[in-house]
Amino acid sequence: MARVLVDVPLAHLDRPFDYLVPERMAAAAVPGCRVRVRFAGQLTGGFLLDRVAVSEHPGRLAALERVVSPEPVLTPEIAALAREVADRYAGTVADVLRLAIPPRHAAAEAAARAESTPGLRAASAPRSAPGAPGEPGSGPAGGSLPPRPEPGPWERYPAGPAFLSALADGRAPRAVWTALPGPDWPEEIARAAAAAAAAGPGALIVVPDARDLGLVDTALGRVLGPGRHACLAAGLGPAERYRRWLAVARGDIRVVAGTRAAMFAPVAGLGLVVVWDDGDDLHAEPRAPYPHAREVLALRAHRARAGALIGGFARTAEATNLVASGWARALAAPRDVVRRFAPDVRPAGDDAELARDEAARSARMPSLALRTARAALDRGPVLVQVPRRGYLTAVACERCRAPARCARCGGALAVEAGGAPARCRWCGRTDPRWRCPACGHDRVRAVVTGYRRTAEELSRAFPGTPVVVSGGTATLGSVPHRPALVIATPGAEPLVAGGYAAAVLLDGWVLLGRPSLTAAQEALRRWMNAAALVAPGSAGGTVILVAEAALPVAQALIRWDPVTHAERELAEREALGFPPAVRMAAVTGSAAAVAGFLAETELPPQAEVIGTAPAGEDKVQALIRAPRRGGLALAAALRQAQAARTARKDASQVRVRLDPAGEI
DNA sequence: ATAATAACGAGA
DNA sequence: CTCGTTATTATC
Repeated sequence: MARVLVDVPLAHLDRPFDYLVPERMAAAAVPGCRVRVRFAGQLTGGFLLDRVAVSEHPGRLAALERVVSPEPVLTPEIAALAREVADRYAGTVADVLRLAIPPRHAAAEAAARAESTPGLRAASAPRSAPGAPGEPGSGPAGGSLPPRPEPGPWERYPAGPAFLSALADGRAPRAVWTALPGPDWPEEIARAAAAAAAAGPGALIVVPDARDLGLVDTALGRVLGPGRHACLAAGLGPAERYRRWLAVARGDIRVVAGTRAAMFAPVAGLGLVVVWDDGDDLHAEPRAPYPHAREVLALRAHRARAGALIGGFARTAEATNLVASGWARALAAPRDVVRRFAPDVRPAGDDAELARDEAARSARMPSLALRTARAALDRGPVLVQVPRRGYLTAVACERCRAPARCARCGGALAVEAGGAPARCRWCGRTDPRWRCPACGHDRVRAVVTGYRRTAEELSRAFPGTPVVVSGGTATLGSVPHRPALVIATPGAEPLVAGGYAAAVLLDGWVLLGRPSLTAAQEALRRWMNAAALVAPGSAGGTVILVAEAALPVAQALIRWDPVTHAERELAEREALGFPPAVRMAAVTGSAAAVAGFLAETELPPQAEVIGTAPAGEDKVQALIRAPRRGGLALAAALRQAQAARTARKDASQVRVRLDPAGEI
């Protein structure tokens, strides 16, 4: 007999089912393999969890229809992890496995079978049971492991070398890392992975996007040597994707880097997990049960007793909470070292000066920014960070089409999508009594602005300087180190060897004005990620921030102190009762469906429905709060309510998300 | 989807 | 009371 996880989306069927194993399938039906079974009359896919001698099921058992392949794609660690993630996020194991195990590619599997010779696989260390701590210096015999790496750039952090040697000794250190600005972070991640690999175990690195993955890939190749690591990324194509994933599942490759989906990669003998830039919302999986890479990797580090390295240039409240709870230690450089590597950050300056500068007005850029950029262009490229296309629309006089400007400081007025009153792009002020200075009309209309328009305006202000644009689908990976204006949206900033000579961060209020709990944290993260690409202040690197300088978030950038800002943020959320200080759940659906769902949910003690608010097209969202300790009980209650719904074939859609990032 | 089971109602 | 039909429910 065999226990099978059947791929059905129904919450009340989220458990294994027993099947008979026909004699002719006995050899192929190994734990972890894919099977086809008849389930409620239909042929469905599933994973064979394990073989059992007796069944609890009182009725008659059906037999397996087919063993799809004897390849054990569902390892015990991933099966247990999927259960844990499903419990954590009020989802089903089947949903998690859809995220965790890539679609089978028969040709890739056959090719991999021939390639992965028995001799090679025997030489790699046996898969240790989850939780088995590696003994110091233990590992596969044969001396094929890389030597313990030098700390290299980790020397810049007081605790850096100790962190690496703890990894190399298999002591599973956990750190929340505030990376120094500059280009060294991929090297630091690679050295941490190498240190873990020196102790025998594997390492798993998750980064937000393909650009960062490319950097980590290169660094891993340099530190580990060829053929010792694999990259798992979306957009590889089904065959290549499955081929690499299989090499990992078979234990042939033990150091894995990838984007979000790689958080479930079945790395053998996990000794280190790394999450880079954990505040990036790309780390949040948009498909049910909406797991977050930081949370999943923290769970895995805990399960496998592996080391953990979670960080970026900025610091999230969530990572800060990991430090506050004692789960991880802070890993950061002292102030004098930070000052050596950070660029000079200055606020854009006084309004009065801006209004007089005609060139600044035509470039829609404050005059200090303009002067800084002009001076810096002698030394190299200058980065201009502007909010995402479509985010912001400039406005003009409805009658005479003259561009609308702020009466106070002369900055261009603009509106966000959504119909809020126009605001100044420099000082963020609204002006309800605005009148066109040219014709006296008092109404404005939107004018289309995009990259091209911004690029044109900047070209005029910087005659003879090349202007390049990066954002959206047309993202540049890097630009050469020569004078140019580089206009980019947050997250799409091209890299440049030696760093930008300067950067201008425009439209700060747009990021800060977002109606989100995480607006300030997210603004700081985006600013720091751009500013980290600029040369150090000692080499003339300067960043001009166009935002209200008195705001704590602006001060955090100016002083390059993400930790204090994140600690303050966490304290505020504790006071307000928001994540990560508490566990939050969002229940979304039609008003009737959500009300019915809440009515039949037996919330655990201390959990409370905060309220229900409209959420888009005839939908509402209810928010439920519970103490962190009660998070699992809350998820279990919500899961049970979902199970009751699916059991009675309720057609209405209700979506349950735990800790919905950035949406509250 | 489908099969087992419960519920129901008409005719003996 | 029994048989045939229809709703319900569980899904190995």
